[in-house]
Amino acid sequence: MILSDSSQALVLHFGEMGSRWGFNRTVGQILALLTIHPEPLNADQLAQALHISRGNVSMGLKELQAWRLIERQHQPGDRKEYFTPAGSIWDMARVVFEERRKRELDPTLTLLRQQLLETPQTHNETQTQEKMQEIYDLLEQLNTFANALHDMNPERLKTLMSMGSGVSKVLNFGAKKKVS
Amino acid sequence: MILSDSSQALVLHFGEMGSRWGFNRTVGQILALLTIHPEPLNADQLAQALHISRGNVSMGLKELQAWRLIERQHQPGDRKEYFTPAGSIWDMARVVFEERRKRELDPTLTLLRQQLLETPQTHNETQTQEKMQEIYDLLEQLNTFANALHDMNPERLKTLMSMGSGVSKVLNFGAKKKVS
DNA sequence: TAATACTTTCAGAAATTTCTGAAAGTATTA
DNA sequence: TAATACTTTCAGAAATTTCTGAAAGTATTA
Repeated sequence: MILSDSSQALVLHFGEMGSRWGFNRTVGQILALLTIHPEPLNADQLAQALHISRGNVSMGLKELQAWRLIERQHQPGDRKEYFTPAGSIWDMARVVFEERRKRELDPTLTLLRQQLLETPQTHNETQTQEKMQEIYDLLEQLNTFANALHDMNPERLKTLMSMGSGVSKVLNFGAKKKVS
Repeated sequence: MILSDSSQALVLHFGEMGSRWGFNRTVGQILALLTIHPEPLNADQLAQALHISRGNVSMGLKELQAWRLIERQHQPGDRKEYFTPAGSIWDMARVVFEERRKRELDPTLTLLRQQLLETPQTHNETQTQEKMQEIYDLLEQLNTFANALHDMNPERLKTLMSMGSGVSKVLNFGAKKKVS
């Protein structure tokens, strides 16, 4: 397995971006390679192509399966396990989006909800709670919005995204309609 | 400077979440403390309250200023520099959102644009380019959408978010309108 | 100008994350 | 059942990130 310059560049880049997107370098590289490679790949092929140890590949694949981004496949007559992306690019984006929503918003919402149940004992604590309420309201609304996006079917989502700046206009109309 | 249990909990939590949101533990803690504390704080107060070194506070403050999340202030008759959040909670969310869009999408869009300019030499490379085009289209649309959100004024954004699941309905209307 | 009161920098230490590769585990074939 | 062909686990090594605190830098006051 030898990668073209172009594939190589993409794989390395996804490795670097991995940590920004929620996984580590190796996981990013494995995901990129499985995504652009037309055929399913096995763990040995991945280790060889990416120059990483067999054990590391195993851990990376485990994580990508936990994210539900890749799937195991068996090739007839071959005892090895092969892997492919679990869906289209759009499906993968939705999975990453939802997982990140969970990791980045849910824990904080839970904490704030707890803190807001406490009865403030001093003037200072009252002020603190007011700030927390503000943060809570913001995150709660972000969360609702993210869920609304996530619950759309891919087609509608695609349409929405492709509207680009037209979104603002449409939303404005919607808002007025809602208010009136 | 002694923190209430409630403030303490929030500060520690923001420290833990920091890395998910794009900064490190200390930076997260400093931001949380400045946000919920009603008065501006100086570097010594932050170091003491968070039990971290003075140098670390200095680096954290520098980073938060680079993000434009906090501002320096001077108290009359005091030589120390004091810090407060640079805007409302909503302003801060917008800044973080935009910064993350830049860091998480722009570099990949740039790379893909470059790769797509190359002329594929083999059948394999053609297939790879097709995949890259798919990824590019998705990220490009995500990017346009993120920009549309970002360019809205906070009021409209707030209205939109508060519509919750109603968003889907309104967007659907918009989509139909666009298509017809 | 010198002394004072602050802030910033940065080399190395500490903490954390990632990775390797040998050993253990599992499933298939002979 | 034993041998073979794979996969997973995990202790410790390597790499990376974060943090400390002393030294250097800067601005204000005497």
